[in-house]
Amino acid sequence: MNLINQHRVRLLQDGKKKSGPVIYWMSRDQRVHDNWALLFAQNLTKENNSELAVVFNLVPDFLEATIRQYGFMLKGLEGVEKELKKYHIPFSLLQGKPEVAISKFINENNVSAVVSDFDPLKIKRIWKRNLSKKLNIPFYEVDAHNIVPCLYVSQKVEFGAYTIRPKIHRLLPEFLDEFPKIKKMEKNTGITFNAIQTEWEKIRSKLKINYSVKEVDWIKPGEKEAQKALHNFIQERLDNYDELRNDPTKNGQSDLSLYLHFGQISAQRVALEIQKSKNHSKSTEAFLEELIVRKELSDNFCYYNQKYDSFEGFPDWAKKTLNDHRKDKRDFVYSSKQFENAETHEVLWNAAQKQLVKTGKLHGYMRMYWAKKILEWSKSPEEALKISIYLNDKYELDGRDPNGYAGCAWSIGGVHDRAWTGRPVYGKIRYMNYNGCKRKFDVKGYIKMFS
DNA sequence: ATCGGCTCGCGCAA
DNA sequence: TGCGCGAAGCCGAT
Repeated sequence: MNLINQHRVRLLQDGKKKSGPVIYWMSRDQRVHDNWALLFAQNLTKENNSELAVVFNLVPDFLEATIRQYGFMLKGLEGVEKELKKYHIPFSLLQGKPEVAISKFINENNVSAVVSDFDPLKIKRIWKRNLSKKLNIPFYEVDAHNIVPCLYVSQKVEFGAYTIRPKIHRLLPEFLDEFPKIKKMEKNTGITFNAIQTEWEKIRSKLKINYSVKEVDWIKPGEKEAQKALHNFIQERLDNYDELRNDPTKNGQSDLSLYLHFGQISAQRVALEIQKSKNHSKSTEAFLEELIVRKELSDNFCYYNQKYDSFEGFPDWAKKTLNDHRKDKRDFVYSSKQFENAETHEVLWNAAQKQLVKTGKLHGYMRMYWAKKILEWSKSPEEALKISIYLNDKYELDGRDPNGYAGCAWSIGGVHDRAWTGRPVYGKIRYMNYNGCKRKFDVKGYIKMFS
């Protein structure tokens, strides 16, 4: 009966078994279909023939967040509410501190069990810990984001892609399976949830967030749009992925990372569809490597290295070499504001910053270059990391993602990388420069696109 | 165009 | 204990 691999599931907090509705506290995986956490919650309802509800908790004063990110997320959630209705599953949008808002909901509705999804970030773990303390019912966590569950594939910080890769590949046959379908719940069973009637527009306008970073219109939010984007990518761009993905002047990337970040599509669904496309090329291989290995490595980094957003989280060789070069003369030193306003001496870097600010998505290759230069032109590696994370989280639509933290740490702190020839400022951290860009793509064309 | 060296440390073979 | 090799590179020699 239970079709869900138990290695995806962890009991965060045990409690009294009782009857009453089961809730899925949706957080990282904001979709109805292909969602192991929702499926697990639905399975739990079968034991007592209980009802099922989905709640999402909005933290309304996430100060560094912007309407660009919240707007995208809220529109996606609006779709979730609509889609859930087809399955007779009520959806509630709660607001406030999770341990307050969710425990209130639990008490008011006599909830019998809580299910949430997995997230390696510190803040999410704190939320769960605080909620656990207030509960006396079972509280489960299901890894609905990774194909091979993060906690199962490895129990320690992995040193690089090459150390986690064999572990993932060994387990893929067990975990890369087809999803069961979500089932319709019984209608009108008597219990009515006092769900907040979701007035999306009103909620949108009353958040205590940054409204100055504007929403973007080149990508449409939501689970349905994500599916379209996936099929569009498979049909139009997968074949040339390997050749074009590192050229920021070409439309060669999948553009799925934003949907993946908000959980509007599942990585497992993407992998399954790519496999079904029967296109076993170098491109498929390269894409699956990024989708699976690199993404799971980021989760591993953030979960097992709680210093994932600070200098302290860098590997020893990198800390040593950066320390040795602390006093090196910098040719240019810019402040956070100067970086933010794209006011460096280098037109290429400024174009990258403008792409980030304008579109909410800096091209993958340029993201590396962009962060490397922040290291080169900041007064210290700590400052560089701080600036890159600040700008990434503020302007990237998928800011605050483990991929972002891992990316900044890779660029500035040698995380998951190796030592290279020493040079000023960088020490043995891998160096990238303008000439490399010139070798790889039409720099002038790129600059033209974003200035 | 292509190649080796740069340089560190993990994981595995022995 | 030794050895191969790694998330995206750079540079100079050929």
